Amino acid sequence: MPTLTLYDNYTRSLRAFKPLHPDGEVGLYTCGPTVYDYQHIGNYRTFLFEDGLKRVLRWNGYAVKHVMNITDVGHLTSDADSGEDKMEKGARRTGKTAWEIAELYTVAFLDDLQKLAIDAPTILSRATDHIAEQIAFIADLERKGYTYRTSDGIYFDTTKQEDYGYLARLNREGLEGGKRINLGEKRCITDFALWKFSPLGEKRQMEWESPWGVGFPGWHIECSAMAQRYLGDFFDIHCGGEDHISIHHTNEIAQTEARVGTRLANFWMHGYFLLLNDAKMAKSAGAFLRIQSLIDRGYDPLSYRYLCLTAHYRKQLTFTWDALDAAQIALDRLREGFHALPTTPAGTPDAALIERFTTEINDDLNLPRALALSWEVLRGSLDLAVKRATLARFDDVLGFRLAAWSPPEIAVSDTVRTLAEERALARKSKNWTESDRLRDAINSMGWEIEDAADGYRLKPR
RNA sequence: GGCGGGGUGGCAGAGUGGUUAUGCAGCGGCCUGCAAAGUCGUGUACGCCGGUUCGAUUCCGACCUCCGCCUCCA
Repeated sequence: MPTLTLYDNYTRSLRAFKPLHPDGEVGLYTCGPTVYDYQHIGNYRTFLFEDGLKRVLRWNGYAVKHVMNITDVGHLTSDADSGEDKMEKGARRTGKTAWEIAELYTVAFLDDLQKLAIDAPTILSRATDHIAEQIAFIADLERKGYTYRTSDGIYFDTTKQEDYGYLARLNREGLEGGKRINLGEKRCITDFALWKFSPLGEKRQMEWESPWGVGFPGWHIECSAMAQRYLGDFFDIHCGGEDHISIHHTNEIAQTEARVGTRLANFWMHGYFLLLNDAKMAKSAGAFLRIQSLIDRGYDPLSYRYLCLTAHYRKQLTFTWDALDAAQIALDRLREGFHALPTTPAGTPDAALIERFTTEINDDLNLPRALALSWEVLRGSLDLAVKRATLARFDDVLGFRLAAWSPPEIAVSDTVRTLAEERALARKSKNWTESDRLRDAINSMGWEIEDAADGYRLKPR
């Protein structure tokens, strides 16, 4: 079997994947959503990439222990240390409590995952359920001399590490040139908050006692703490969006190196952005599309999965409605083609094609090529039972739920049904004028009629 | 200023030193009473200028241009 090769952003190279614990599960941590609002389809591109990674790992015979965090506290709205907490802000905006907000959007998130056929993580960990771990982490950092206190919180001193920012290849001069934030009381531009104090005289909805005072954890600490808690000091793969490279993941690594001396994960992988109108999709920019937005326009959420699979995860993908249309049509044809293949007798997958498929997906997740191979199978001249078995196997990775699909049953009104029956009779007596008139009538009522050897089918236009 | 990624046929998007994915759209054939659906077939596309080479879209250099990150952000 071709070796699984993955691109590791830490070493900036393609590396053969070898699990750290050959007999155990592969440890995978993926940065999850901040649940102060709905996620947009750009967010889901990254989750789809991570789902593809999991499926490929499983294809290679690995069990995967997947941990995903739910950020339900501590993620600030402006620069890393001076903005409002997103949860508290969301609560004010909607009149709900911060806790209700978190619950609402967590449920919505999980629902979207289900719609996209993204497998749920093994462990879904909420930041607010792991405050103790985060405090313990910060206390360790403090003991080791990596922290300092300002009037509003406890900060991580990034100057204590020679190789701070290695993941992003940061350098101090470059950062100075492009700096867009105020230092405030921070000693260095890259220092970041570990613990933030509740503002004086203000009662936050989410706040906890700590050795440093009442407050809440900074954003970066939750991932390091929870990843370590569930996956250990050094695990296999850590994923997230490309935007996390220079700040969030850089800081996770800094904290972990300070505490236990590892870079947390053996592989660091990143999903690249979905672009809309030649710019990234961002909540702050106003126009963002949700999965529900696609459904409202009549698309199957899996058409978005299809669209994402046509591009490699390490390249930005341009979203256009034309592209989604193409994906929806292609998905429909793939499903219909698969559905038309006989279920009996049961076939076995074609070994040579499985090998080629493995070669593609093991080449740093080349899902576009793997998808292209599906079309080769569907339209090729293999035995039909073999075709079906091969495509079903491919679907373990592609995730289109092919085997579960059947043509949608859409209720046809009696009027339309009657017209169709009359047309069938007209055709039988070769009354083409009447037949065509009835077809026009059916069309004008919003239905398409497809003739087949054994009758006809009605489809909404 | 630093870090990184692009510019491929109408669209999206793979990939490769010579045989040049895939899907959608278009065009043509078959099928059909005619259509639709289906099916088969079809396109010398690789930003610009040099260089290397028998040969470059693919390698090297310069240039133009677009995008992302370095605030929040997948």
